[in-house]
Amino acid sequence: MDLDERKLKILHAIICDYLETAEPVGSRTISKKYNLGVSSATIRNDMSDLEELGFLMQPYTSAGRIPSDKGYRLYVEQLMEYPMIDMQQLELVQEIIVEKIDKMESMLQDISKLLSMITNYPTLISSPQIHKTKLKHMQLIPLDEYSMILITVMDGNIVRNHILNSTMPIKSETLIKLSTMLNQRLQGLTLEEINLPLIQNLKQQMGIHGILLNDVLDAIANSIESVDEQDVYMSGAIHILDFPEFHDVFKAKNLFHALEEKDILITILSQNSSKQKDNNIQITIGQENIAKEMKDCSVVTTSYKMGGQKVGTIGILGPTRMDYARVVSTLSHLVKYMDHILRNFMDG
Amino acid sequence: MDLDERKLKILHAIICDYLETAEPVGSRTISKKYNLGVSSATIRNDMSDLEELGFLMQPYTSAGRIPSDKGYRLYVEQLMEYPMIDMQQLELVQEIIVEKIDKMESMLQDISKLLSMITNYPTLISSPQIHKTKLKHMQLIPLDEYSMILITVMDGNIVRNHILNSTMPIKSETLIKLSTMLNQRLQGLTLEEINLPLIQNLKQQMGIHGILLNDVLDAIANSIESVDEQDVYMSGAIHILDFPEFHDVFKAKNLFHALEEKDILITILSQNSSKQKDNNIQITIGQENIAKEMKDCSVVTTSYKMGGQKVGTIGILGPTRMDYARVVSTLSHLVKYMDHILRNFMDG
DNA sequence: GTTAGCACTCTCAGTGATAGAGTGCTAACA
DNA sequence: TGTTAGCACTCTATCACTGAGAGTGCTAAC
Repeated sequence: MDLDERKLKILHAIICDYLETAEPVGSRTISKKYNLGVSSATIRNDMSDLEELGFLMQPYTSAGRIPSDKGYRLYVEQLMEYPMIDMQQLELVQEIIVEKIDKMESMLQDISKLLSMITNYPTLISSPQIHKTKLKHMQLIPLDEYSMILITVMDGNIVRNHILNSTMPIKSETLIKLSTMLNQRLQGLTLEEINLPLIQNLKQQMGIHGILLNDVLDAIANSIESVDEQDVYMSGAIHILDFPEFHDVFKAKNLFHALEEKDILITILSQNSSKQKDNNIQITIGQENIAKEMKDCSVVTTSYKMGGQKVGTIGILGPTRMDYARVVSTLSHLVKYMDHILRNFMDG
Repeated sequence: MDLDERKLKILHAIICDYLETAEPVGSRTISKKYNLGVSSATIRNDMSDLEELGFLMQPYTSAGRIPSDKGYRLYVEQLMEYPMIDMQQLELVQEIIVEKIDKMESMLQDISKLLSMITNYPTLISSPQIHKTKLKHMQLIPLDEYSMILITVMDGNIVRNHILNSTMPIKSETLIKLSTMLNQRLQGLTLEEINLPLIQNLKQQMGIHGILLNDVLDAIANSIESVDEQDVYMSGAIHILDFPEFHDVFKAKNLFHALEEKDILITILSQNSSKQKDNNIQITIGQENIAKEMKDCSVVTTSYKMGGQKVGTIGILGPTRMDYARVVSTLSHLVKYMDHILRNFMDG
């Protein structure tokens, strides 16, 4: 018993129908709606085979069939055809990026909102991991005698600020000198390269000044670490309630809860499914998900770039019955487009 | 027909029971569970009167009664008794504030999360309106020849940064001078006071420099306006699904949708209900809400202070059947506590 | 290998029938 | 005059039952 051409066609038809209707698909439906040139009885036999091979499931005796995770896997790898998508909506990304170029968080939030609006699925975006980004500028601004703000500007104009406290009073001229010195020593280094030993080294070289500024330098070391903390932005959780598979309030609540937990979101975005599609897009289906709350869901993920380097991940989440083809199309177009605009802005 | 002592007691009992069970309350339930010393028949007569007066409603003939908006209004104003609340959970606020003192947004998000966790209701917090806050420090940091970052520090150490662009190349020494000048002129003024005419005036006084820095000064004027943009943080929308009154997926979706719209959230927080309780807490019940999506909900709001001035609003949202007493207690304790901690931190 | 036909299975929607909760009214009582 | 017991009435929710419909698997014929 093998997967001949016709069985594949039948599987494809069943999946297409199920994606639309969310109802188990029967042999007669296939023979009527999809012109396969064979009778429903033949389709029935093939469906029985496909079930035995694990590509289909039957919710109860004498119901139609629904695709299994394995069925979807075959579908996304061999069968699905990418539809044309409406680029007009996607082009709004340009506006978002231009408008929010100096507010990375807000930009990512808006992109994830747009994406969930276009796809009607919940969308996740992780903030740029910038430990491989170079330091562009550092500046200390005095607040009062004992506290100051450390401004950190990274390549790609990612700006962070931290409030630092010192146990000793510090003159503003000292801060200016320290700023200059920090820039001389650290500019052009990546966050990975700016570590504790380097800061300790700096302290020693400064001699008496280093001791006076002990607190400040420690605080700076701390701040640099926290610059790289990862955030995840999620939008469109509400769409969960649109899927018939989550009309059970208990199920919906479970998933909602998961989507409010940052750790789970990070797990979802960072897991690697066995195979990766050529266009840099990964699909994780149902039980393949690590997070237990996601076992009935699928995720389509891809990475986005800044300065030529992959810095973050975008994921679109849905029931296993999600419209993979359209989501993959939308996502890959979006990322190409984003890459294009961001490159113009950041490096130019 | 007036509201004598017994009628009030019966209303109180009905509301208490309904808050617990979410089921229409019958006369026998009241006479059995609450010891009013009269028979169910008497209660029945009084309930009929209370319905005629508009404090109760009957979902259908020969069902029990449920409170009307007017009934709840009477309850929150005269009848409810504040319970003791668990201060231990509230004390986590201190940790949040200490940890996030230099990241206002993150702090407010965490507080709203905590509050929704404690109360099991969705929670809103508006970001500080800082147009009445004084400017503490301004600094321009060069990024490259044509662009720079404007750092704005307000009283209470609220920090904002904006990326500005100029059409002409600008030397970094010029920026330092400009920073000094801006500080001399603007420090200590509130955002309200720093308006376009003032900036124009500045340009003129600077003569040839003013023309060169035309772009920059315009950009600064723009930025100052946008510093005051209001944000609202919302947490715990998921709790909606816990309320039996939103077990209807369509209703739940409607409310969810509303909670994702910033404009609606601002409306919810800024509306004024007719009466304000003495402890600075406002309650808006059902139809009293302006936003149409909220007509089946109630909101308990209060304001929080920074530097002795009211700068933002916190709101807790629930079905009209919400546990007003506990929510009011929790909220008023939280705000007192926050005020205490924030005062120590910001002004000290 | 394919197909028509048929018996069988299971769900779903509709239909009474029934129990139960609650009311309103009346008449009796303190 | 206010309170109460009793009773008829109303409305809902639940359960069992039924028939229609969708779909399957098997068999026998092509």
